[in-house]
Amino acid sequence: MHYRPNTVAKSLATQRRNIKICVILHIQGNLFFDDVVSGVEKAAAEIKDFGIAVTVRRGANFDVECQLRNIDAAVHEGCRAIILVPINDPRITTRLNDLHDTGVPVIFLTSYLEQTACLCHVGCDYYKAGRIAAELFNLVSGGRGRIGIVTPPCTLLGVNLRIQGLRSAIEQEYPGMRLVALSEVPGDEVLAYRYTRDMLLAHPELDCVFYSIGGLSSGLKAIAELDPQHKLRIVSLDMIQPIVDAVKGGMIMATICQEPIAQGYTAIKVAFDYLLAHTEPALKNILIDPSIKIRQSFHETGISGAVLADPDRSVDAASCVPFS
Amino acid sequence: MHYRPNTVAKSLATQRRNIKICVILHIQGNLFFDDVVSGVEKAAAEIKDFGIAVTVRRGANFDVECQLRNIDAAVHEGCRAIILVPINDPRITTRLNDLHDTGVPVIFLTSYLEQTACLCHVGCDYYKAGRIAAELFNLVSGGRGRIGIVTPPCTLLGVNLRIQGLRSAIEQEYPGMRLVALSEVPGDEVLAYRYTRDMLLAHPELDCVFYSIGGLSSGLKAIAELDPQHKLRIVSLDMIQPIVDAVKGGMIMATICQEPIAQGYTAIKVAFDYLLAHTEPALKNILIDPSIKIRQSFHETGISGAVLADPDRSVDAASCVPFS
DNA sequence: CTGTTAGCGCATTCAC
DNA sequence: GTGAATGCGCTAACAG
Repeated sequence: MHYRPNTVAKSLATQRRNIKICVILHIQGNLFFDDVVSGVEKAAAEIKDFGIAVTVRRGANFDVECQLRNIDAAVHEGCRAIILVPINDPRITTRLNDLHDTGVPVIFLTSYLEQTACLCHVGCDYYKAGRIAAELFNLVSGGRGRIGIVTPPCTLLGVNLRIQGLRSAIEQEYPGMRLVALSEVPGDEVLAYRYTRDMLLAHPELDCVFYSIGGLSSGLKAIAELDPQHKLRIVSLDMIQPIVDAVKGGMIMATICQEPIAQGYTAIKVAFDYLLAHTEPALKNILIDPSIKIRQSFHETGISGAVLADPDRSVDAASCVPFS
Repeated sequence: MHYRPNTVAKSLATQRRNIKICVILHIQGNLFFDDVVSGVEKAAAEIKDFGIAVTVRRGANFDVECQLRNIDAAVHEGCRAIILVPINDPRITTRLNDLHDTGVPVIFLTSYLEQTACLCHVGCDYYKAGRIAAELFNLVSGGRGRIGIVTPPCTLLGVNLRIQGLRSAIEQEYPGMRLVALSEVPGDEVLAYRYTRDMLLAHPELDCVFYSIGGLSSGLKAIAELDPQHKLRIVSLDMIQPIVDAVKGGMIMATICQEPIAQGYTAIKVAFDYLLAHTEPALKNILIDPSIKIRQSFHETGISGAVLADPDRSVDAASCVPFS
C-alpha cells in the first residue's frame, strides 16, 4: 500500500527506550576535532527531543588501549550505535568486527579502517582537497609553481589521500608545476618550526607552500621570518583560529576547509536515521566537499546583523553606471 | 523551572491542524531558482511527518498582479506562513504589511523589501560574493587586472549589492585593479551575446570578466569566440549546468556559488521553527556564505561510491617519500 | 504466536 | 474562566 510510517509518532513512542549514541575520538587538544565535536553537539541538541542521547568520549592521542576501553564502556552503558574516529590498529579492527556481529552499528568519522565492518564512513574528500590545492597554486603561479608541502605523517589516511590528490593533479593536468619538497612533521610545535624552516632554506626555489598542519602554527612563524614580503603563495587547511588569522592577515592565500562541523553533524544524523527509521545510508562513503576560503570569505559585512537594511549599502542604482 | 517542551510530542499533537507553508516565486525557467525550489522540497520532505505541508507557487516573471494573486490564494487556502521571493513594488509592500497585521509571518527568500514587516530574510551574502570575485581577480592578475562585468540589471537588490561589494573591495584593498566596464543585460539571450561581445570589443585591455548572468549562456559563446586561447580570467556565479560545464572545460576560472539549495532549505526551516516552537530567528538577515568552486571542485574521485577503499588510491606510505 | 491496549508529551476540546 | 479528558501514530508490554 502507500503506507509511510510517521517518524515523529514513532520516536515519541520509542522515547522510553532511552537510546544512546556514543562518539569516540582519540584526539585531545586539536582545534579541528573540537569543531567535529561541536557539529556532533549541534546534531545531538536537535535529536534530543526524539529521545536519543549522545555522549562523547575523547581518549588519549593515538592510544589504542584507551580506545578499546572506550568502546567497551560505550557497549557497557548500552549504547545502540558507535561513531568512531578510529586508530589504525588490528586490535581495533577485530573489536569492531565483533561489535558488528552483535548488532551494534559502527560509523567511522573523519577516517576509516579497511577490512572492517561498518555502517558507513563520514569524512571529507581529502583527495579532492589535494587536487584543489594543486589548482590554486597553478592559478596564482601562472602554471609554473614550485611546491613544498608541510604535512602530518603520511601514514594517516586522510593525509595520504590529500597528498596523492595534489600529486596526481599536478601530474595529470599541470605539467609546468613541480612538487619539490615534502616535510612530514610529527605532532610537535618545535619540530614544526624546525622542519618548515629547514625546508624553505633547503629549497630557495620554492614559491608555493601547502601548509597542512594547521594544528601546529609555529611553522607559520618560520615562514613569516623567512618570507617577510609574503612572496610565497601559501595554501593551508581548515578554518581553525591560527589559520583564519593568517588568512585575514594576508599571509595565507587560501585555506581548504574540511568541514569538521558538517562531518560531526552528518555522522550523528546517519546514526539517527539508522536507529529511528532503520535507514542505511545510501553511500558507504559520505564525503563532504572541501570548501575554499580566501581573505574576503572572512569579510564581515555587518549586513548579517539585526537589521535588514545597512544604510551604508542600501540599493543605489545610481552607483551602478559604467565607470572607468 | 527547567521545563523544555518536547518538540516531537508537540508536533504530533498539532498534526490534526493541518498546517501549511506557502512558497511564492515570481521566476520561471531559471536554473538558479530551480535549485532554490529543490532546497525547499528537501526541507518539505523532512517536515512532512510533523504534519506541515509545503506548497510552491511559481508566478510569471516579475508580474506584480500575479504575485498579489498568489499571496491571496495562499492566504485563502489557510496557509500559516508565507515564504516569498518578492517583487520590488509598493503594492507588494502594502499587501505584506497587511498580512503581517493579520498574524501571517512573511519570510523573504533570496531578496527582500525595505519598509516591509517580515520574520526574516534568507539570502546570500551578495556583497561578500562581490568582494570574493574581486580578490580572485586580484590573485590571478598579480594585482593589476582590468575587470569587465556582465550583469543583470543593477536595480535588483542582490545584483546591486554584489557589484558594490566588488567595487568596494577594489577601492579599499586592491589599488592596482581597475573596474573598466559594466554591461547590464536584461533577461534575453540575444542581448547577452551582443552586450558581452560589445564590451570585449570596446575594451581590449580587459583581462578579467565577472560573468554574473549564469542564466544566460550565450554571452559565454561571445567570450569563447573572441578569446579562443582562454587568456581572459573569468569568474561567474552559481553552479547551474552551463556554468559548471564551462568551469570543467577550463573556460571559467572560478564560480561563486550563492547556495540556492541551502537558501530554500533554510527558509523552510525558519518557518518550521516559528510555527512549531514559536522561535523567531536570531537574525533578521540570514545570509548563507557564498562558496568558491574551481575546476577541481568538480573532480569526481570515485571514492564516494559504494565501496570504501578505492584500489587506485588506497593508503600507500611508500608513495609519500620526498620527490623532486 | 497473534491481537489488544496502554501510554510517549503535548494541544485541543469538552465539561464544569 | 479553570480543569479533566481525548487523541495525534506509533511501539511495547500484555493478554489470550
